[in-house]
Amino acid sequence: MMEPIRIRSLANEVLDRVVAAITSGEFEPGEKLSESQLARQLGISRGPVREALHQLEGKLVERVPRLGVSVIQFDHDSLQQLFYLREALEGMAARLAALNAPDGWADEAEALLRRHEADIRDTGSRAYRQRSVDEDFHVSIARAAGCVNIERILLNEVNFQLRIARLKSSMRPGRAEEALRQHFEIVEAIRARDPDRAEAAMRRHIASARISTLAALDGQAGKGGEPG
Amino acid sequence: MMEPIRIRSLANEVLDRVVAAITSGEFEPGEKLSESQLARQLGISRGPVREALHQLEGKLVERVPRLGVSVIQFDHDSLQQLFYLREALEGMAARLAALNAPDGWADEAEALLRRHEADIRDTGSRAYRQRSVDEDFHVSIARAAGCVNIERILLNEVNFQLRIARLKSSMRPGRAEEALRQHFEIVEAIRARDPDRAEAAMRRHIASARISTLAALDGQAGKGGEPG
DNA sequence: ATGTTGCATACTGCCGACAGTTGTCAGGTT
DNA sequence: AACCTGACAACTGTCGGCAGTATGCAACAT
Repeated sequence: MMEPIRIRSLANEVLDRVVAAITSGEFEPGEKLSESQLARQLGISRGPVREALHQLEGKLVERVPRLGVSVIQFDHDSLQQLFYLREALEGMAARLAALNAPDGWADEAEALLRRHEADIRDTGSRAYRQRSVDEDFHVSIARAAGCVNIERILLNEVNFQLRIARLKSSMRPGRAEEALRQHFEIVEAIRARDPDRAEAAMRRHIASARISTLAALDGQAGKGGEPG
Repeated sequence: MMEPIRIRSLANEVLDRVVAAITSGEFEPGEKLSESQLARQLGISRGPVREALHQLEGKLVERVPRLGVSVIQFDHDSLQQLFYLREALEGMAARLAALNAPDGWADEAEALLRRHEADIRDTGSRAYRQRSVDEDFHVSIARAAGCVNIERILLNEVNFQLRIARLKSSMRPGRAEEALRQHFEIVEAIRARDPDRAEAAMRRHIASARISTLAALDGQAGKGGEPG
Protein backbone atom coordinates (compact mmCIF):
# COMPACT_ATOMS: atom_id res chain seq x y z
CA MET A 1 0.00 0.00 0.00
CA MET A 2 1.29 3.42 -0.93
CA GLU A 3 0.64 5.46 2.16
CA PRO A 4 1.31 9.17 1.98
CA ILE A 5 4.60 10.13 3.60
CA ARG A 6 4.03 12.05 6.80
CA ILE A 7 6.07 15.21 6.81
CA ARG A 8 7.39 15.67 10.30
CA SER A 9 9.42 18.73 11.09
CA LEU A 10 11.79 18.81 14.00
CA ALA A 11 9.50 21.25 15.76
CA ASN A 12 6.69 18.72 15.52
CA GLU A 13 8.91 16.00 16.89
CA VAL A 14 9.96 18.21 19.79
CA LEU A 15 6.33 19.08 20.45
CA ASP A 16 5.34 15.43 20.77
CA ARG A 17 8.26 14.65 23.03
CA VAL A 18 7.67 17.60 25.33
CA VAL A 19 3.97 16.81 25.55
CA ALA A 20 4.76 13.19 26.36
CA ALA A 21 7.34 14.22 28.93
CA ILE A 22 4.98 16.64 30.68
CA THR A 23 1.90 14.43 30.59
CA SER A 24 3.88 11.44 31.83
CA GLY A 25 5.21 13.38 34.77
CA GLU A 26 8.82 13.46 33.62
CA PHE A 27 8.69 17.23 33.87
CA GLU A 28 6.99 18.26 37.07
CA PRO A 29 4.46 21.09 37.32
CA GLY A 30 6.22 24.39 37.90
CA GLU A 31 9.52 23.08 36.57
CA LYS A 32 11.36 25.56 34.40
CA LEU A 33 12.13 24.42 30.86
CA SER A 34 15.18 25.95 29.25
CA GLU A 35 15.26 26.24 25.47
CA SER A 36 19.01 25.89 25.37
CA GLN A 37 19.11 22.90 27.66
CA LEU A 38 16.35 21.06 25.79
CA ALA A 39 18.06 21.79 22.49
CA ARG A 40 21.34 20.42 23.79
CA GLN A 41 19.67 17.32 25.20
CA LEU A 42 17.87 16.63 21.93
CA GLY A 43 20.95 17.40 19.87
CA ILE A 44 19.33 20.08 17.73
CA SER A 45 19.27 23.85 17.49
CA ARG A 46 17.15 26.12 19.64
CA GLY A 47 14.83 27.13 16.80
CA PRO A 48 12.54 24.06 16.70
CA VAL A 49 12.52 23.84 20.50
CA ARG A 50 11.49 27.45 20.72
CA GLU A 51 8.71 26.85 18.20
CA ALA A 52 7.36 23.84 20.07
CA LEU A 53 7.35 25.63 23.41
CA HIS A 54 5.52 28.58 21.86
CA GLN A 55 2.81 26.27 20.56
CA LEU A 56 2.28 24.95 24.08
CA GLU A 57 1.98 28.40 25.62
CA GLY A 58 -1.19 28.66 27.67
CA LYS A 59 -1.86 24.96 27.14
CA LEU A 60 0.87 23.05 28.96
CA VAL A 61 3.41 25.76 29.78
CA GLU A 62 3.41 29.34 30.96
CA ARG A 63 5.72 31.98 29.57
CA VAL A 64 7.22 34.94 31.33
CA PRO A 65 8.97 37.39 29.00
CA ARG A 66 12.75 37.24 29.24
CA LEU A 67 12.54 34.50 31.83
CA GLY A 68 11.43 31.49 29.85
CA VAL A 69 8.72 28.85 30.13
CA SER A 70 7.67 26.56 32.96
CA VAL A 71 5.21 23.69 33.19
CA ILE A 72 1.75 24.83 34.28
CA GLN A 73 0.61 24.15 37.79
CA PHE A 74 -2.82 22.95 38.76
CA ASP A 75 -4.58 24.21 41.81
CA HIS A 76 -8.19 23.53 42.76
CA ASP A 77 -9.49 26.53 40.82
CA SER A 78 -7.75 25.92 37.52
CA LEU A 79 -8.79 22.28 37.55
CA GLN A 80 -12.38 23.29 38.22
CA GLN A 81 -12.21 25.75 35.35
CA LEU A 82 -10.86 23.02 33.09
CA PHE A 83 -13.95 20.94 33.84
CA TYR A 84 -16.24 23.90 33.15
CA LEU A 85 -14.55 24.29 29.78
CA ARG A 86 -14.99 20.58 29.11
CA GLU A 87 -18.65 20.73 30.09
CA ALA A 88 -19.27 23.55 27.63
CA LEU A 89 -17.31 22.08 24.73
CA GLU A 90 -18.16 18.41 25.11
CA GLY A 91 -21.78 19.20 25.83
CA MET A 92 -21.99 21.03 22.53
CA ALA A 93 -20.04 18.24 20.84
CA ALA A 94 -22.59 15.70 22.05
CA ARG A 95 -25.41 17.91 20.78
CA LEU A 96 -23.80 18.23 17.36
CA ALA A 97 -23.01 14.53 17.28
CA ALA A 98 -26.70 13.79 17.79
CA LEU A 99 -27.39 15.93 14.75
CA ASN A 100 -24.47 15.01 12.50
CA ALA A 101 -23.03 11.62 13.45
CA PRO A 102 -22.99 9.10 10.60
CA ASP A 103 -25.45 6.25 10.87
CA GLY A 104 -23.03 3.55 11.94
CA TRP A 105 -21.44 5.66 14.66
CA ALA A 106 -23.65 4.60 17.57
CA ASP A 107 -22.94 0.91 16.93
CA GLU A 108 -19.20 1.45 16.89
CA ALA A 109 -19.33 3.55 20.04
CA GLU A 110 -21.39 0.93 21.80
CA ALA A 111 -18.88 -1.76 20.81
CA LEU A 112 -16.15 0.41 22.30
CA LEU A 113 -18.10 0.70 25.53
CA ARG A 114 -18.67 -3.07 25.62
CA ARG A 115 -14.93 -3.61 25.46
CA HIS A 116 -14.57 -1.06 28.21
CA GLU A 117 -17.18 -2.92 30.26
CA ALA A 118 -15.27 -6.17 29.86
CA ASP A 119 -12.05 -4.47 30.90
CA ILE A 120 -13.62 -3.20 34.09
CA ARG A 121 -15.14 -6.60 34.89
CA ASP A 122 -11.99 -8.60 34.13
CA THR A 123 -9.17 -6.65 35.66
CA GLY A 124 -9.05 -4.84 38.92
CA SER A 125 -6.32 -2.57 37.63
CA ARG A 126 -8.39 0.16 36.05
CA ALA A 127 -5.56 2.59 35.77
CA TYR A 128 -4.23 3.14 32.29
CA ARG A 129 -6.33 1.09 29.91
CA GLN A 130 -9.56 2.49 31.21
CA ARG A 131 -8.31 6.01 30.90
CA SER A 132 -7.20 5.36 27.36
CA VAL A 133 -10.62 3.96 26.44
CA ASP A 134 -12.28 6.88 28.16
CA GLU A 135 -10.19 9.26 26.09
CA ASP A 136 -11.06 7.38 22.94
CA PHE A 137 -14.74 7.67 23.73
CA HIS A 138 -14.67 11.41 24.20
CA VAL A 139 -12.46 11.91 21.16
CA SER A 140 -14.86 9.81 19.11
CA ILE A 141 -17.76 12.07 20.05
CA ALA A 142 -15.74 15.16 19.23
CA ARG A 143 -15.03 13.73 15.78
CA ALA A 144 -18.64 12.68 15.27
CA ALA A 145 -19.74 16.25 15.97
CA GLY A 146 -17.98 17.37 12.82
CA CYS A 147 -16.91 20.69 14.33
CA VAL A 148 -13.20 21.19 13.67
CA ASN A 149 -12.90 24.13 16.08
CA ILE A 150 -14.25 22.21 19.04
CA GLU A 151 -12.33 19.09 18.10
CA ARG A 152 -9.06 20.99 17.89
CA ILE A 153 -9.49 22.71 21.23
CA LEU A 154 -10.47 19.49 22.96
CA LEU A 155 -7.52 17.66 21.46
CA ASN A 156 -4.77 20.26 21.83
CA GLU A 157 -5.74 21.99 25.04
CA VAL A 158 -8.25 20.15 27.17
CA ASN A 159 -6.87 16.64 26.76
CA PHE A 160 -3.31 17.70 27.49
CA GLN A 161 -4.24 19.50 30.67
CA LEU A 162 -6.54 16.67 31.67
CA ARG A 163 -3.69 14.20 31.46
CA ILE A 164 -1.65 16.31 33.84
CA ALA A 165 -4.55 16.45 36.24
CA ARG A 166 -4.93 12.67 36.06
CA LEU A 167 -1.32 12.25 37.12
CA LYS A 168 -2.24 13.58 40.50
CA SER A 169 -5.69 12.28 41.30
CA SER A 170 -6.52 8.61 41.37
CA MET A 171 -10.05 7.40 40.74
CA ARG A 172 -12.49 6.63 43.46
CA PRO A 173 -13.84 3.08 43.61
CA GLY A 174 -17.12 2.81 41.74
CA ARG A 175 -16.44 5.85 39.63
CA ALA A 176 -15.51 3.75 36.60
CA GLU A 177 -18.84 1.93 36.64
CA GLU A 178 -20.73 5.18 37.07
CA ALA A 179 -18.85 6.76 34.16
CA LEU A 180 -19.57 3.73 32.00
CA ARG A 181 -23.32 3.98 32.67
CA GLN A 182 -23.22 7.65 31.74
CA HIS A 183 -21.31 6.86 28.56
CA PHE A 184 -24.05 4.44 27.53
CA GLU A 185 -26.68 7.10 28.18
CA ILE A 186 -24.84 9.53 25.93
CA VAL A 187 -24.55 7.02 23.10
CA GLU A 188 -28.22 6.15 23.35
CA ALA A 189 -29.23 9.81 23.17
CA ILE A 190 -27.05 10.29 20.11
CA ARG A 191 -28.48 7.14 18.53
CA ALA A 192 -31.96 8.51 19.14
CA ARG A 193 -30.91 11.79 17.44
CA ASP A 194 -32.02 13.73 20.50
CA PRO A 195 -29.62 16.71 20.80
CA ASP A 196 -31.10 18.07 24.04
CA ARG A 197 -30.83 14.75 25.79
CA ALA A 198 -27.34 14.12 24.40
CA GLU A 199 -26.02 17.46 25.63
CA ALA A 200 -27.71 17.09 29.02
CA ALA A 201 -26.31 13.58 29.47
CA MET A 202 -22.80 14.69 28.55
CA ARG A 203 -22.94 17.67 30.87
CA ARG A 204 -24.16 15.51 33.74
CA HIS A 205 -21.27 13.16 33.02
CA ILE A 206 -18.64 15.88 33.00
CA ALA A 207 -20.14 17.50 36.08
CA SER A 208 -19.98 14.29 38.09
CA ALA A 209 -16.44 13.70 36.85
CA ARG A 210 -15.60 17.21 38.06
CA ILE A 211 -17.02 16.60 41.51
CA SER A 212 -15.33 13.23 41.80
CA THR A 213 -11.96 14.46 40.59
CA LEU A 214 -11.95 17.58 42.76
CA ALA A 215 -12.91 15.56 45.80
CA ALA A 216 -10.09 13.10 45.11
CA LEU A 217 -7.64 15.95 44.60
CA ASP A 218 -8.66 17.67 47.83
CA GLY A 219 -8.36 14.41 49.72
CA GLN A 220 -4.87 13.82 48.39
CA ALA A 221 -3.88 17.45 48.96
CA GLY A 222 -4.83 17.09 52.61
CA LYS A 223 -2.79 13.92 52.80
CA GLY A 224 0.28 15.28 51.04
CA GLY A 225 0.24 18.68 52.60
CA GLU A 226 1.74 21.82 51.15
CA PRO A 227 5.12 23.41 51.87
CA GLY A 228 5.02 26.52 54.00
CA MET B 1 -0.28 56.24 38.29
CA MET B 2 2.50 53.72 37.92
CA GLU B 3 1.25 51.39 35.25
CA PRO B 4 3.31 48.29 34.67
CA ILE B 5 5.55 48.56 31.64
CA ARG B 6 4.44 46.16 28.96
CA ILE B 7 7.33 44.13 27.66
CA ARG B 8 6.82 43.88 23.95
CA SER B 9 9.02 41.64 21.90
CA LEU B 10 9.26 42.00 18.17
CA ALA B 11 7.24 38.83 17.78
CA ASN B 12 4.45 40.37 19.81
CA GLU B 13 4.52 43.49 17.69
CA VAL B 14 4.37 41.44 14.51
CA LEU B 15 1.49 39.43 15.94
CA ASP B 16 -0.57 42.53 16.57
CA ARG B 17 0.15 43.96 13.15
CA VAL B 18 -0.70 40.75 11.32
CA VAL B 19 -3.92 40.35 13.30
CA ALA B 20 -4.87 43.94 12.54
CA ALA B 21 -4.03 43.50 8.88
CA ILE B 22 -6.08 40.34 8.53
CA THR B 23 -9.07 41.49 10.56
CA SER B 24 -9.17 44.80 8.71
CA GLY B 25 -9.22 43.09 5.36
CA GLU B 26 -5.76 44.21 4.26
CA PHE B 27 -4.86 40.56 3.77
CA GLU B 28 -7.68 38.76 1.99
CA PRO B 29 -8.88 35.28 2.97
CA GLY B 30 -6.86 32.63 1.19
CA GLU B 31 -3.97 35.01 0.54
CA LYS B 32 -0.57 33.45 1.04
CA LEU B 33 1.67 35.12 3.60
CA SER B 34 5.39 34.78 3.04
CA GLU B 35 7.67 34.91 6.06
CA SER B 36 10.52 36.39 4.05
CA GLN B 37 8.38 39.03 2.40
CA LEU B 38 6.77 40.12 5.67
CA ALA B 39 10.17 40.27 7.35
CA ARG B 40 11.54 42.44 4.55
CA GLN B 41 8.51 44.74 4.63
CA LEU B 42 8.76 45.17 8.41
CA GLY B 43 12.53 45.57 8.29
CA ILE B 44 13.30 42.76 10.72
CA SER B 45 14.56 39.20 10.61
CA ARG B 46 12.43 36.20 9.80
CA GLY B 47 12.52 34.81 13.33
CA PRO B 48 9.89 37.00 15.01
CA VAL B 49 7.67 36.84 11.92
CA ARG B 50 7.85 33.08 11.97
CA GLU B 51 6.95 33.04 15.65
CA ALA B 52 3.95 35.30 15.20
CA LEU B 53 2.59 33.28 12.28
CA HIS B 54 2.96 30.09 14.27
CA GLN B 55 0.93 31.54 17.12
CA LEU B 56 -1.88 32.29 14.67
CA GLU B 57 -1.94 28.77 13.28
CA GLY B 58 -5.45 27.37 13.37
CA LYS B 59 -6.79 30.72 14.51
CA LEU B 60 -6.33 33.18 11.67
CA VAL B 61 -4.01 31.31 9.30
CA GLU B 62 -3.60 27.79 7.99
CA ARG B 63 -0.23 26.11 7.65
CA VAL B 64 0.88 23.56 5.10
CA PRO B 65 4.31 22.04 5.79
CA ARG B 66 6.98 23.37 3.46
CA LEU B 67 4.46 25.62 1.75
CA GLY B 68 3.85 28.31 4.30
CA VAL B 69 0.81 29.97 5.78
CA SER B 70 -2.29 31.52 4.22
CA VAL B 71 -5.20 33.47 5.67
CA ILE B 72 -8.10 31.22 6.64
CA GLN B 73 -11.16 31.14 4.44
CA PHE B 74 -14.72 31.14 5.69
CA ASP B 75 -17.40 29.12 4.05
CA HIS B 76 -20.91 28.58 5.35
CA ASP B 77 -19.93 25.53 7.40
CA SER B 78 -16.91 26.95 9.19
CA LEU B 79 -18.83 30.10 10.09
CA GLN B 80 -21.66 27.99 11.47
CA GLN B 81 -19.17 25.98 13.50
CA LEU B 82 -17.69 29.19 14.85
CA PHE B 83 -21.11 30.16 16.18
CA TYR B 84 -21.60 26.73 17.74
CA LEU B 85 -18.28 27.20 19.53
CA ARG B 86 -19.36 30.65 20.66
CA GLU B 87 -22.68 29.31 21.91
CA ALA B 88 -20.93 26.68 24.02
CA LEU B 89 -18.24 28.95 25.44
CA GLU B 90 -20.20 32.14 25.95
CA GLY B 91 -23.17 30.24 27.32
CA MET B 92 -20.92 28.74 29.98
CA ALA B 93 -19.30 32.15 30.52
CA ALA B 94 -22.71 33.68 31.22
CA ARG B 95 -23.51 30.86 33.64
CA LEU B 96 -20.24 31.36 35.51
CA ALA B 97 -20.71 35.13 35.47
CA ALA B 98 -24.06 34.68 37.19
CA LEU B 99 -22.23 32.73 39.87
CA ASN B 100 -18.99 34.70 40.17
CA ALA B 101 -19.43 38.25 38.90
CA PRO B 102 -18.54 40.94 41.45
CA ASP B 103 -21.45 42.88 42.88
CA GLY B 104 -20.98 46.06 40.87
CA TRP B 105 -20.67 44.27 37.57
CA ALA B 106 -24.33 44.34 36.50
CA ASP B 107 -24.53 48.11 36.97
CA GLU B 108 -21.45 48.73 34.86
CA ALA B 109 -22.69 46.37 32.15
CA GLU B 110 -26.05 48.08 32.10
CA ALA B 111 -24.38 51.47 31.75
CA LEU B 112 -22.45 50.09 28.79
CA LEU B 113 -25.69 48.91 27.21
CA ARG B 114 -27.32 52.33 27.81
CA ARG B 115 -24.50 53.97 25.87
CA HIS B 116 -24.99 51.39 23.17
CA GLU B 117 -28.71 52.18 23.14
CA ALA B 118 -27.97 55.88 22.70
CA ASP B 119 -25.58 55.12 19.88
CA ILE B 120 -28.22 53.14 18.03
CA ARG B 121 -30.84 55.86 18.55
CA ASP B 122 -28.58 58.75 17.59
CA THR B 123 -26.71 57.60 14.55
CA GLY B 124 -27.90 55.60 11.64
CA SER B 125 -24.39 54.36 10.98
CA ARG B 126 -24.28 51.31 13.18
CA ALA B 127 -21.17 49.94 11.62
CA TYR B 128 -18.03 50.11 13.69
CA ARG B 129 -18.97 51.65 17.02
CA GLN B 130 -21.77 49.21 17.61
CA ARG B 131 -19.56 46.29 16.81
CA SER B 132 -16.92 47.59 19.16
CA VAL B 133 -19.46 47.95 21.96
CA ASP B 134 -20.83 44.52 21.20
CA GLU B 135 -17.35 43.08 21.50
CA ASP B 136 -16.80 44.93 24.77
CA PHE B 137 -20.01 43.48 26.16
CA HIS B 138 -19.10 39.91 25.39
CA VAL B 139 -15.53 40.39 26.60
CA SER B 140 -16.87 41.86 29.82
CA ILE B 141 -18.95 38.76 30.46
CA ALA B 142 -16.00 36.51 29.72
CA ARG B 143 -13.95 38.40 32.28
CA ALA B 144 -16.76 38.37 34.84
CA ALA B 145 -16.94 34.59 34.53
CA GLY B 146 -13.46 34.36 36.03
CA CYS B 147 -12.49 31.38 33.90
CA VAL B 148 -9.13 32.08 32.30
CA ASN B 149 -9.37 29.16 29.89
CA ILE B 150 -12.65 30.28 28.39
CA GLU B 151 -11.58 33.91 28.38
CA ARG B 152 -8.37 33.10 26.54
CA ILE B 153 -10.06 31.02 23.85
CA LEU B 154 -12.75 33.63 23.31
CA LEU B 155 -10.18 36.39 23.05
CA ASN B 156 -7.50 34.71 20.96
CA GLU B 157 -9.53 32.47 18.69
CA VAL B 158 -13.20 33.26 18.53
CA ASN B 159 -12.99 37.05 18.44
CA PHE B 160 -10.33 37.06 15.74
CA GLN B 161 -12.28 34.77 13.47
CA LEU B 162 -15.48 36.65 14.21
CA ARG B 163 -13.91 39.88 13.02
CA ILE B 164 -13.04 38.28 9.71
CA ALA B 165 -16.58 37.04 9.34
CA ARG B 166 -17.92 40.51 10.07
CA LEU B 167 -15.88 41.93 7.23
CA LYS B 168 -18.07 40.06 4.80
CA SER B 169 -21.57 40.14 6.20
CA SER B 170 -23.41 43.36 6.92
CA MET B 171 -26.12 43.49 9.56
CA ARG B 172 -29.78 43.20 8.80
CA PRO B 173 -31.96 46.19 9.75
CA GLY B 174 -33.47 45.67 13.18
CA ARG B 175 -30.84 43.17 14.23
CA ALA B 176 -29.03 45.74 16.40
CA GLU B 177 -32.16 46.45 18.42
CA GLU B 178 -32.89 42.76 18.83
CA ALA B 179 -29.34 42.11 19.99
CA LEU B 180 -29.57 44.97 22.47
CA ARG B 181 -32.75 43.56 23.99
CA GLN B 182 -31.06 40.19 24.35
CA HIS B 183 -28.04 41.82 25.97
CA PHE B 184 -30.30 43.40 28.59
CA GLU B 185 -31.89 40.03 29.28
CA ILE B 186 -28.48 38.50 29.86
CA VAL B 187 -27.41 41.23 32.25
CA GLU B 188 -30.63 40.93 34.20
CA ALA B 189 -30.22 37.18 34.57
CA ILE B 190 -26.66 37.66 35.82
CA ARG B 191 -27.82 40.39 38.21
CA ALA B 192 -30.44 37.98 39.56
CA ARG B 193 -27.68 35.36 40.04
CA ASP B 194 -29.68 32.89 37.97
CA PRO B 195 -27.13 30.75 36.10
CA ASP B 196 -29.67 28.69 34.14
CA ARG B 197 -31.45 31.77 32.87
CA ALA B 198 -28.16 33.54 32.09
CA GLU B 199 -26.85 30.64 30.05
CA ALA B 200 -30.15 30.16 28.24
CA ALA B 201 -30.38 33.87 27.41
CA MET B 202 -26.84 33.96 26.09
CA ARG B 203 -27.35 30.86 23.98
CA ARG B 204 -30.56 32.26 22.51
CA HIS B 205 -28.64 35.43 21.70
CA ILE B 206 -25.78 33.63 19.97
CA ALA B 207 -28.19 31.35 18.14
CA SER B 208 -30.16 34.24 16.71
CA ALA B 209 -26.91 35.98 15.78
CA ARG B 210 -25.90 32.80 14.00
CA ILE B 211 -29.11 32.60 12.02
CA SER B 212 -29.00 36.28 11.14
CA THR B 213 -25.34 36.24 10.12
CA LEU B 214 -25.60 33.08 8.05
CA ALA B 215 -28.69 34.42 6.28
CA ALA B 216 -26.87 37.67 5.50
CA LEU B 217 -23.85 35.75 4.25
CA ASP B 218 -25.92 33.51 2.03
CA GLY B 219 -27.75 36.50 0.61
CA GLN B 220 -24.47 38.23 -0.21
CA ALA B 221 -22.97 35.03 -1.58
CA GLY B 222 -25.87 34.72 -3.98
CA LYS B 223 -25.34 38.33 -5.02
CA GLY B 224 -21.59 38.11 -5.41
CA GLY B 225 -21.49 34.69 -6.97
CA GLU B 226 -18.66 32.23 -6.78
CA PRO B 227 -15.97 31.59 -9.34
CA GLY B 228 -16.30 28.43 -11.38
C1' DA C 1 -1.35 19.58 -29.12
C1' DT C 2 -0.24 17.23 -25.00
C1' DG C 3 2.54 15.52 -21.54
C1' DT C 4 7.23 15.14 -19.64
C1' DT C 5 11.80 16.78 -18.22
C1' DG C 6 15.07 20.02 -16.56
C1' DC C 7 16.28 24.42 -14.71
C1' DA C 8 15.87 28.98 -12.23
C1' DT C 9 13.83 31.30 -8.50
C1' DA C 10 11.88 31.89 -4.06
C1' DC C 11 10.78 30.08 0.07
C1' DT C 12 10.68 27.15 4.35
C1' DG C 13 13.18 24.63 7.98
C1' DC C 14 17.15 24.75 10.48
C1' DC C 15 21.52 26.31 12.33
C1' DG C 16 25.26 28.95 14.79
C1' DA C 17 26.29 33.39 16.76
C1' DC C 18 25.73 37.95 19.09
C1' DA C 19 23.55 41.55 22.16
C1' DG C 20 20.92 42.53 26.20
C1' DT C 21 19.00 40.92 30.35
C1' DT C 22 18.37 38.14 34.59
C1' DG C 23 19.90 35.39 38.53
C1' DT C 24 23.89 34.19 41.42
C1' DC C 25 27.66 34.67 44.31
C1' DA C 26 32.09 36.15 45.97
C1' DG C 27 34.04 40.16 48.02
C1' DG C 28 33.93 44.26 50.38
C1' DT C 29 31.35 47.68 53.49
C1' DT C 30 28.68 49.27 57.51
C1' DA D 1 26.24 39.58 61.09
C1' DA D 2 23.60 41.94 57.59
C1' DC D 3 23.74 44.64 53.46
C1' DC D 4 25.33 46.54 49.25
C1' DT D 5 28.29 46.01 44.96
C1' DG D 6 30.15 44.29 40.99
C1' DA D 7 31.50 40.62 38.09
C1' DC D 8 30.34 35.96 36.15
C1' DA D 9 27.34 32.60 34.06
C1' DA D 10 23.22 31.31 31.70
C1' DC D 11 19.50 32.37 29.10
C1' DT D 12 16.20 34.77 25.89
C1' DG D 13 15.40 37.59 21.78
C1' DT D 14 17.15 38.42 17.42
C1' DC D 15 19.94 38.06 13.32
C1' DG D 16 22.10 36.42 8.89
C1' DG D 17 23.15 32.33 6.32
C1' DC D 18 22.83 27.50 4.36
C1' DA D 19 20.55 23.20 2.65
C1' DG D 20 16.46 21.08 0.83
C1' DT D 21 12.09 21.70 -1.40
C1' DA D 22 8.03 23.61 -4.05
C1' DT D 23 6.38 26.69 -7.92
C1' DG D 24 6.66 28.43 -12.60
C1' DC D 25 8.47 28.26 -17.06
C1' DA D 26 10.98 26.86 -21.02
C1' DA D 27 12.65 23.20 -23.89
C1' DC D 28 11.91 18.66 -25.42
C1' DA D 29 9.66 14.17 -26.53
C1' DT D 30 5.46 11.79 -27.95
